[in-house]
Amino acid sequence: MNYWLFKSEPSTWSWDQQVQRGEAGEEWDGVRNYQARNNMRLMKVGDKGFFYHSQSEKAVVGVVEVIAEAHQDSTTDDDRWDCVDIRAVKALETPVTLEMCKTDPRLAEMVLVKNTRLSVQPVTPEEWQIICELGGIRP
DNA sequence: GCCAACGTTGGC
DNA sequence: GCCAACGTTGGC
Repeated sequence: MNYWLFKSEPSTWSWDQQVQRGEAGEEWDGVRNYQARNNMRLMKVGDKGFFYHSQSEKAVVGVVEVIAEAHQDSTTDDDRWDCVDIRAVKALETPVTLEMCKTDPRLAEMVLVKNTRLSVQPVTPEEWQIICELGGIRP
């Protein structure tokens, strides 16, 4: 199983909205970046991801699970753009802020820290473990 | 609100 | 195929 991180502006699509979708989950649509899309194409059902709020909050706030592999993004007819479906699994007890990630030397190599603009990115098993610990949940 | 970093587009 | 111009993202 692989781990990922999904970035969203809370004003566009928030963790609360994701939670309200429940088991049905939601398309991760609107991605118009090849690297991000390629990452989604690599995802398998059952892969886990972090849900990250950009802009004002700048923190990992929840855990999601991939429930459908890459398919056409329904918000465009352009067949270059795919997206996966994800559902909320659980919230972190404590949000893990970008600042915490930057401060922790074990997370210094995270894509979140190194490539701030990539909206869908891979997370290593080690990073997954550490952020779960910092967030107060079981991995 | 500004600006740095980065990705994309289009002219040559 | 290169590179300048431009647009967008996201942290500060």
